[in-house]
Amino acid sequence: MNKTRQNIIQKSIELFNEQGVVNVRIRDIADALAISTGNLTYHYKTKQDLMHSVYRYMIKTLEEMSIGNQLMMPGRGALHVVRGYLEYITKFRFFYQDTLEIIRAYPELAKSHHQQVEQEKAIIKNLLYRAIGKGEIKGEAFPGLYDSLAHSIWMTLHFWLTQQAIRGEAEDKLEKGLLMIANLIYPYATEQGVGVFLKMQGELTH
Amino acid sequence: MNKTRQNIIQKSIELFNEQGVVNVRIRDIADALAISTGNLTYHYKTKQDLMHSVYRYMIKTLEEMSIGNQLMMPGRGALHVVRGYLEYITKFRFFYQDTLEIIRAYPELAKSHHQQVEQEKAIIKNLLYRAIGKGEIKGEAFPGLYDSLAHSIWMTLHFWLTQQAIRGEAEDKLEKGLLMIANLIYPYATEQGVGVFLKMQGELTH
DNA sequence: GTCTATAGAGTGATAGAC
DNA sequence: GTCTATCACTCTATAGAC
Repeated sequence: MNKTRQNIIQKSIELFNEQGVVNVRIRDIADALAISTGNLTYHYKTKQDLMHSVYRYMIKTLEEMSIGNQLMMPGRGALHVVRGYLEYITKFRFFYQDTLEIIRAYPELAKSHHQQVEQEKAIIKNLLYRAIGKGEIKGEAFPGLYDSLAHSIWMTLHFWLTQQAIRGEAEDKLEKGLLMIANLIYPYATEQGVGVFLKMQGELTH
Repeated sequence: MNKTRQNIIQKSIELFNEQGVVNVRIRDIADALAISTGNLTYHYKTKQDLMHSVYRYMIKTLEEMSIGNQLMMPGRGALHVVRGYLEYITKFRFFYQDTLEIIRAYPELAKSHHQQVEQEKAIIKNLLYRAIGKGEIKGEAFPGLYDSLAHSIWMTLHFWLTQQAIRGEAEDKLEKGLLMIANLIYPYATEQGVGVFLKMQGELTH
């Protein structure tokens, strides 16, 4: 991938994040890069082509974060993984804020994103079961409860920035998102786990 | 408000729900009603005018539901209020699915919606405190916990249909939303409250 | 109030020179 | 690879007849 193509992808993400995907025209991206629209459409024949490349870049970035590997790292807690996700979502917030709009306009991305979501939920469930194993949270009180909890955590992550934007809140409160997720888990903490939780809460509220 | 204006509002909501606000053109609404676009723009000079009227209708409908009054009704549980909200959201799902898009395109609606959101959250907190009073859930373990819980419940309500659409799930699972909210509250249930919860869960899973 | 016809503004995509 | 110029299309909004 040459320099121009890279620049286009980067600038697209930047503008998408600022203005939303539909409000960014091919011409805006070209102008921001001080190139012509003819040049841009030489590299990406259609806006759909561009979107697909942006999406691929997004997935590649996630893979490089290799959540899975962090998961296996001893000594790094679940909080660290969750924080990584929130940072990722912030970096590609255009996608999380406009997901529906995007998959309506580019339906080919929908299927790919469905898989993405299921993976994310699986990782969260994994983290929960590991926390049970480590004695940080209690066993599942009845079947489906931790499925439901994982779903709630996933929703909180996915819609965190969206709800901020809807409520007209500033976009700099990553810690509040973490705290909310911590609070979802808190009631399931064992006595040992409560200690971990309170320490975490102390860190988050300062 | 005459018949034509009413028809336009109703059909707009119908089409918005099906296709998303930006994908519905003035012409589509006129065609669906078998009237001319000239006629439609005679009644609503701009699309913005139309949106504002649709929004007013939406708020009016919510007021008529008078959540507040149901709240005061003895014998009708919180579950009933939550179900009412989910039904309302389903009826105006275009707004909940495209909230950001809408308030970006029609910024005057943003402020009104901010107030709306704060009211919703206040109602939820109220329900939680009433549940404490009735001995159904425990007292707040530390300050801010039930604020956080109320926020989680609000997010679940607001984004329920959005996450269904994103995940490519069918739109007929109102009970799953209720169950998820019930599960958010479950760990705070008192021994008395657990009974209520299990009964509710039984109803929801059949 | 309702219609037809069309102006006018915006935007994605293309053609052809350099 | 990059540019300028422009086509072709979509959609909102308006004008004027009935």
